[in-house]
Amino acid sequence: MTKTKDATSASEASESPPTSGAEMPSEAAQAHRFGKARSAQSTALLEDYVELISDLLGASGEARPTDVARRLGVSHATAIKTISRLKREGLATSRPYRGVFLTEAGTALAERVRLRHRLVVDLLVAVGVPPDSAEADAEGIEHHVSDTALAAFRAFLGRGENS
Amino acid sequence: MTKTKDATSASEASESPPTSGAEMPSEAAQAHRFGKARSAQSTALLEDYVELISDLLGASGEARPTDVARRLGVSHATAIKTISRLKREGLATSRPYRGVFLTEAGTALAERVRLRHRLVVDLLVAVGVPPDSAEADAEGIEHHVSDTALAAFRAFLGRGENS
DNA sequence: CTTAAAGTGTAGCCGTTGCTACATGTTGGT
DNA sequence: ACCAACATGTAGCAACGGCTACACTTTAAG
Repeated sequence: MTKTKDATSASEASESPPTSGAEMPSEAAQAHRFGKARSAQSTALLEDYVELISDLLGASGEARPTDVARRLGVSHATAIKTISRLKREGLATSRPYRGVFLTEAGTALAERVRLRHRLVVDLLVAVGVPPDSAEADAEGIEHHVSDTALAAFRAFLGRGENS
Repeated sequence: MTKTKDATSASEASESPPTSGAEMPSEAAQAHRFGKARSAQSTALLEDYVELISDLLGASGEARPTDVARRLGVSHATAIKTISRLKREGLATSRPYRGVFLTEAGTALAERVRLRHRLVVDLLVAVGVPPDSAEADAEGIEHHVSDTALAAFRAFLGRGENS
C-alpha cells in the first residue's frame, strides 16, 4: 500500500453544523456497504451466466454461446468474452465449437443461484408483488441479498432449509 | 432447444431433446429482463451519489467531493469524475472549491431514492431481516425494485401513499 | 459434393468506473 | 506574510462489458 488508508472514522463529532434532521451512518460503515454493493455487482454477471448455462444444459443438454447471448440480450461476441472470463475463474470449460460446460464449482454456484432466485421470487410474491413483476425484479435483486436475509426469507415463507 | 410457452422469433422447434427438466422463459422475455437489470445497474451509481449528496447537504449544508468519496469508499478522483457525470446529466452543479449542489431534477431524484430506500429497508425488516442487515442489503437491492413492487411493498406494510 | 447458412471465434473500438500520481488551489497557523 | 496541510482537479492506466466487423468452422440443404 502506498498511502490512501488513513483510518479516519467519525470525524464530524467535533463539528457542529446545523445538523438538523438527517441521521447519517458513520463514514466507515457507509463506505463498507457501498463497497459490498459494488463488489456484488461484479459477480452478478458471472452468476447470471452460470445460472443460464446451467438451465440450458438441463433443458437441452448443451449450451451454445449464441444461445447464451440471445437469452441475455447481448451480442455473441460479448457472450464469448464473458464465457472466457468464466473459464479464467474456473467456473466453466468449453471446447471450440462444442459448447460450454460448467465445472464443479460452476455447477455448485448455479445451484446456489437458482435456489436464491426462487426464494427471492417467492418472497416477492408472498408480499403481494405480481408474479411476472416479481420474476423481473428478482433478476436484479437476487445478487444483492445476503445470506442473512435469505434465511429470514426462508423463515418468513415458513420453509425449513429446502427450496 | 426447448421452447416452452411462447413462440417468439426464430427458435428451433425441430429438436426434441430430453427436455423434461427445466422450464425456461422465452428468449425475448428473458433477454428483456436481463437488459432491464443491466440498465438499472447503470443508473444505480448516479442514484447513490445523488442520495448521498442530498444527505450531506441536509446534514451539514454542504457536500464536498472528498466527503462524498469517503462515504462511498472510493478515491476522491473517482468521486469527482462521477460528479462530473452528474453535472453532465443535469442532476447536479458545482463551483470549484465550493462544493456540490443538486439541481431540481437531482433533488427530486434524491427524494424518490430516499423514499424507496426506506421502503425497501422497512419491508426487509418486516419479513424478519435484522435491521443492520436490511440496511446493508437495501443498498444493493433498492436500485432494482420496480414501481409495481414498491406499490406492493407499501400495501404489505399497510401504508397508504406516504412513507 | 458443393455451397449457403449459421454458429464460433478474434480484433479493435468505445464508454464506464476504479486507481495512482501529479499539479494546483484554499486555508489556517504562526 | 508565509508556509504547510489539505482539498480539489487533471492525466494516464487498467479491467470490464458492450458493440461491430471480419475470419473461420460446422452444419444443413441442394
